[in-house]
Amino acid sequence: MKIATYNVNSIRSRLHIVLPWLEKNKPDYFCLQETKVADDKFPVAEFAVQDYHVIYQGNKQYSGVAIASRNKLQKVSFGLDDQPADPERLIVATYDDLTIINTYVPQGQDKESPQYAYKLAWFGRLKKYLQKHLISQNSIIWCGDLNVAPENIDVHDPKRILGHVCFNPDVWQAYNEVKSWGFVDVFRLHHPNEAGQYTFFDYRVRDSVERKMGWRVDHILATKSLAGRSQSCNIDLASRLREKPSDHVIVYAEFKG
DNA sequence: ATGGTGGACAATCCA
Repeated sequence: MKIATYNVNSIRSRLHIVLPWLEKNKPDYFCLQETKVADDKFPVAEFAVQDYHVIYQGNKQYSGVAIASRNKLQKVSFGLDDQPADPERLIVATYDDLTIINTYVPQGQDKESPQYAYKLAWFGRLKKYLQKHLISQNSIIWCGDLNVAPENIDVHDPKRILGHVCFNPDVWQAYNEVKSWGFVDVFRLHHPNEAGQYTFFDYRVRDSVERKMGWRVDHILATKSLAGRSQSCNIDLASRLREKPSDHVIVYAEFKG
């Protein structure tokens, strides 16, 4: 089983990257974030040509999540239980014995903004959702743009970046609270202590890829039993070097069975 | 120390 995650920063502007990647790599599941498209304009047909069925929830300007898959979908829901519903940030989908939680975690703007408090609370709401609806002994993936770089080795300049909404003790605690429900960071499992492996390079930083000024904020986590079946997890830096790239890159993992 | 770019949409918001 192969799964990938990609913050596309507009699906309609990234089809030239997504479609060839699907054709070449044939993932079973492809999770997208920041699709930036209303549901009635989602490019369903372009995925169908490659035999991918797609589920999605979005709005015309911000956020939006989707999962493309070739497998039969058993069950799908969008958003957390409580209000505001925030449906365009979370898909929970079940395919056979696998459940995928695809999230676009709120970025948080800056530490003084209400959006940052909302972000921290959002992790707490997600943990409550897990406790209510899912069982950590099952095969579950949590992936997406989690807007957290978990450790010093996940950013290029930890001293300078410390205090950013994606890199500080509060956000680490909020993230780790969810992770401690039963998730393993599959990338770190296969690349322990390996620095300089990033999934996001800001458009606004000149030559950020060449200068390795990145962040590892896009993740694939798996429950323990499933992580035990993982064979690899890698970052496809080439997806940031294409023409008109997203500022994020594709992360993908393979599992036995 | 500020602003840089790119996406949505069509004046700004978001990252």
